[in-house]
Amino acid sequence: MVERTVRRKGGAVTIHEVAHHAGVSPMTVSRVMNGNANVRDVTRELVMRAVRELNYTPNPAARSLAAAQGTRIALIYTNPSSAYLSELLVGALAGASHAAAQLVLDSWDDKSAAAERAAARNLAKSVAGVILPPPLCESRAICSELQQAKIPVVAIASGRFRADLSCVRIDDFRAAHEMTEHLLEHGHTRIAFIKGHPNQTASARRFEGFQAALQEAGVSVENALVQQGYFSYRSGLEAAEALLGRKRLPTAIFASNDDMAAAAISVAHRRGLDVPRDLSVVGFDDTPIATTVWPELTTIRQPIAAMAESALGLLLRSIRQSSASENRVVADHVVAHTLVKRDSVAPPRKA
Amino acid sequence: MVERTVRRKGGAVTIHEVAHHAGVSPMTVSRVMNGNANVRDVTRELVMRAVRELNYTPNPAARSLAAAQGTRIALIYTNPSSAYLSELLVGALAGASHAAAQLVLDSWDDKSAAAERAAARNLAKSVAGVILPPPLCESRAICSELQQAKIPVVAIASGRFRADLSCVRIDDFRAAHEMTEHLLEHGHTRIAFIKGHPNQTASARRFEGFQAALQEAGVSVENALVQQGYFSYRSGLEAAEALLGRKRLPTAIFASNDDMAAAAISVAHRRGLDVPRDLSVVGFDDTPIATTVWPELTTIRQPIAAMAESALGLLLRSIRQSSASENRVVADHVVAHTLVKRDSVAPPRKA
DNA sequence: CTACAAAATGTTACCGGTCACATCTGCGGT
DNA sequence: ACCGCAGATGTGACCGGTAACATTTTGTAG
Repeated sequence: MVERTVRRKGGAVTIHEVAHHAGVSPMTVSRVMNGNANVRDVTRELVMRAVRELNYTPNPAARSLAAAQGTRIALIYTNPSSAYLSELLVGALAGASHAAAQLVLDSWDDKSAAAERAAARNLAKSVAGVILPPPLCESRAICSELQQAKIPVVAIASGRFRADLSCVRIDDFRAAHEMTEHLLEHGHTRIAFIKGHPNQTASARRFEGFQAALQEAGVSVENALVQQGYFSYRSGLEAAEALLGRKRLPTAIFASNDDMAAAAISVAHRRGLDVPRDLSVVGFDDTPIATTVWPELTTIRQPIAAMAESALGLLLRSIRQSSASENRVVADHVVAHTLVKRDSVAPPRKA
Repeated sequence: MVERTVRRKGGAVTIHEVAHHAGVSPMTVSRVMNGNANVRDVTRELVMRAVRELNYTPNPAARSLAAAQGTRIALIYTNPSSAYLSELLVGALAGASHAAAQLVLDSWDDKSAAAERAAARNLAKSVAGVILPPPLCESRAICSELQQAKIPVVAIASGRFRADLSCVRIDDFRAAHEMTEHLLEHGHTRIAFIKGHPNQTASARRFEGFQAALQEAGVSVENALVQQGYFSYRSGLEAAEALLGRKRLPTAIFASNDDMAAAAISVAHRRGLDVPRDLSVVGFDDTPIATTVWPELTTIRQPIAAMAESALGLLLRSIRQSSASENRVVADHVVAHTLVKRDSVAPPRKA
């Protein structure tokens, strides 16, 4: 009675069943599934319906085997915060399993430009595409090498938009602008700023957004209230120490990321200042530390997971296209950020 | 001149080339690659050499297609710390790409036991194996459902060893024991302990290790110096507050994880205590917060990434075996932890 | 030394798609 | 009407492995 179920897995619907159901050949179904070959709209609709009814999902193994187009995509990183990394991975993995791509990971710490070139060239041989989170996406060496190998690349959150590189990011300028307005609305005018690491373009964008908002409100930017930081907790400690050691204290501190904001809170506490009554503190990124410290930080949420997923989608589309036509398009996705209001902001003391 | 390179990718070595090189049939090579069919040692060696010389790697797509044995393995989690999650993912992904398995992720937050059962049953239909990190691995509902579906499961860091479930973990008891000895060696005798969340078996193990080390040293455990915590920063704050609000202060605090240890440091600072001069503080897990706070925490490092990778390996082996024979074996891997000495421990003040 | 079971190896078909190419439409030009 | 061309669809072969079965070799008992 068993027909030919010998080597077949569970309920997996195959392309042949769909084809039969739709009354067309498997090849036509394949064409429809892969977007755009020459298929008549009527036929396409027919196939789509069959796909929907049977709940068909192409078998990734068969697909990549037949197409000889391994869908391995690499995600390389250098010592990011673990929070950032985990969100990145969750997002990328979601995208990968959705599209049945295989994700490979690589950590490239402390490489010289030459080493980066070599690694990139090497990588190019084994994967079909690369996702480049910061700060790697700022490396000219890697990008050029990868592009020379004609491998699609999508950068994440590269501050500056480059005409030759697809990118998924938030609008750092506008986000910082909004956050500054938020502080201004509470009545703050003596707002200190802790800058981010100078090797990341996003840092500059955030500072520009801060400056612009202040200028628009007619508030002058006091140079002494701007400190250089490097995104680390330690650097935040030093910057805050400098800021709160002055005679005229600021009423608010805008740190370029959450780690430095948390450090600022810690320094404030040590100096007997209550947050937010005596000092408002805001951060950027909405990493876990934002909700770990007390009071919880008002911050900007970057949807990193969604960005990674989106990057993966872009990459896969780009891979399929490039295998078809020769021209590559660069995309620039700007995704929405969110201003998360929590407990670290209040009106200034003697407003 | 191009022979038949039409549909072939780059340099990918196929099983046929290896077979030809070794002078055997592809099937024999396949048998060798898959471990243990009946192959003569001489032949095996022959094949292995060819594999090495040609640097052959089986094509995962072809393999899973032919075997109709999709190697999708699921990793499900509930709101773990992002640090933990990212290490977990890095490790699992490393293992997956190494073995050419596909990893799928799922977050099961706030599910009732019934919902867990349903989700598990559902999951069982689409994946070949499951990795279960804490605290999910403590759920009877999930485990039983998955086992009923005959899906291999590997738990990570499930404190209690269960005869019916493979597990990769560290020896929490011994780790806590070592840490306690470390404090004793510095001359501490009034050592406070902040317990972990009672729903995790590892918490109990850590406390037991602490108690045992104290007893062996002839130091009595003072009940007032043991506080219940819940692994969160907040709970650590409260526990430390209780501990440091007493008249006779402890000279050291052993927190069951880093978050609570960091909280303890924060409380100490707020009370004007210098760490480690006035108070030593140690944590557990070596999460990023351990190196974020100042002073950096002495703690126990759990090689989570390695554990995840190992879990994946176990799982894949288990999957292949179970498809061959019917009996399933349960394994219990105990991996080595490390005592990481940093700056939060010093001899007690007036020793 | 033969016979025969068990072990080692080879053969064939097939997994589920996609490629190159063959075939079949419909349409306009002359 | 006829031809031709381009777009839409179908036809086999094939991607790189592995399950099942066929075949050969090996070990060994009679």
